[in-house]
Amino acid sequence: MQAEERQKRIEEYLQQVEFASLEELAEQVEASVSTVRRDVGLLETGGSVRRTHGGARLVNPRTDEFVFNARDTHQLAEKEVIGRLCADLVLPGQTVIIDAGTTAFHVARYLEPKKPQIITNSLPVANLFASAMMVETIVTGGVLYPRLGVLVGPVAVETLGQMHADVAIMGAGGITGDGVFNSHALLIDIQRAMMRAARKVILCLDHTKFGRRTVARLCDLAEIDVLVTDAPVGPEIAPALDAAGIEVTHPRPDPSESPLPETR
Amino acid sequence: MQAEERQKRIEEYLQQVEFASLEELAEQVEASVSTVRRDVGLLETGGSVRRTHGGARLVNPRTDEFVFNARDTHQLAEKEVIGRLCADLVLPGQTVIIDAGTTAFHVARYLEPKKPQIITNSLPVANLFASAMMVETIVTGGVLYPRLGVLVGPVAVETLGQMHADVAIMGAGGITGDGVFNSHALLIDIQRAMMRAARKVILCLDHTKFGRRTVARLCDLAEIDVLVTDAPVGPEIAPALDAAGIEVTHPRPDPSESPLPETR
DNA sequence: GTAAGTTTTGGAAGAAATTGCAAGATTATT
DNA sequence: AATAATCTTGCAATTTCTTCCAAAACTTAC
Repeated sequence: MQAEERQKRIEEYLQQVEFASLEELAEQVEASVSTVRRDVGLLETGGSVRRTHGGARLVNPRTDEFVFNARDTHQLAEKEVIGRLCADLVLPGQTVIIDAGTTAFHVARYLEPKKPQIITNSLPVANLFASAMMVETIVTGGVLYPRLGVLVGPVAVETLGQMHADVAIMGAGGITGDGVFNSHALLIDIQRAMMRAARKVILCLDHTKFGRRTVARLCDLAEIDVLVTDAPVGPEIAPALDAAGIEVTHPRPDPSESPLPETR
Repeated sequence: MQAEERQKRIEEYLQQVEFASLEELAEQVEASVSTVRRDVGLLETGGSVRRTHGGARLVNPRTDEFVFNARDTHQLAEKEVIGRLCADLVLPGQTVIIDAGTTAFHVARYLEPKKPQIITNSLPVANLFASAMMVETIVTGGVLYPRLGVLVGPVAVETLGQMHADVAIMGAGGITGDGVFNSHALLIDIQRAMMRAARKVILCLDHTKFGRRTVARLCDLAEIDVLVTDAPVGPEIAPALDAAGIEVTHPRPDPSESPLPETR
């Protein structure tokens, strides 16, 4: 392979992973570590890449990761668990509506192998699938709500009104015996449209949301088909869930940590 | 085979693969490595190809205007210049339609101080404004085209049909006296809808697009109001632009910078 | 049609560059 | 401080480049 081609491939690979060890790069471009080291040195002179001990890193790391990552850190582990669990409920090739919000986002991360058709109003979710060739993604239009990366407004609701899906994967701010709640009133219309458009509604909530009631009421418990969560539900809402006929899914309390495939 | 035909075939082959070893080229054109080496040397004088150790590379690799390779775009410096220049043409508070594509993206980067209202079908552009509180961003719905991060399809066209804007900032794959061209046929409908929805159409093109014609024809020159570019237009299209009444904007040639910025 | 002159082509020998490796120096980790 | 990993430097092997030359192809003149 030509030196310039090799260098370009190194740069391209780094744009995907942001950081890589020399050994990793050497394997990628099928050259020795020495050669890669020299190449990275040249690229560094060019300014696009910076050398580090044992590897190289992109100077301008991709900025496309999302704002809400800060908020994302809350209950991260729980949301990962919920994400895996909920993705298991989706059958290959199904049409899936994905709500905005961090919990639904983590479900989306595990959805790619199912080759689903995605409908979403969440920019982060759309970004997730922007490079996935096997997933058809439909984005609702709408006004972009700053910080959250959610598309809102009548256009979004209208677009969803024309869609039909197998499953809607929803997040929420809280749940009590009286219903499901969300903290952003202006998302309510859209979430209701999502639930109307789907045959089956899956609500994903971590255990901290149990018994919590926030400003805006989203829907009755009866409209939820499945609740996916990370811990067994407490006695304060379990009867209400039962009465509403909601199927509850949570990881079996196995102390030996079921060894599911890791994040990437 | 004629020498000229051989050189043309070498160039065409490089258009496809971007890099090739001399041996590879020799096999392609059925000539000896020595001859190919000489040919590549001549092509290098012509400027379209550059010699490398052991091979050759295309100087202007198929600059697919719409593929976002994360951060790195071809003619980055030129596009930054165009971005600044074009953003100056937007008045504070105007409603601006922004095309997908890398050039329009760079315009968007300079638009935030104008506190505009943005309408776009480009995910990268939407991401850009996702955290900007002072910019109202409307995203058209549509099917997400992988790799390009563009929303396409009837939903996108329909949404744009209901919008009205002061300015449309468009990119394209090429321009000749016969009109404006784009490399992706499926974007044409949307771009036309954008141009219909806007009172004023600004086309942003770097100089490498002059005289270039790609698969799909977007529109007549007459439909363009302003052309923003990075270098004076050559005599091959200047008369046509004049005849179409297009106002051309480019940075005034700074005499302190006679040597053109190098390839990268 | 042939002969002389010019250009182009393919190849060879020495020069130059690239590559991969190893030994000693440097940096990170425990 | 000790150990492991990585970096620098120098070097040999390989590949590629330059330059030159002879053969082939093409032009031009007769």
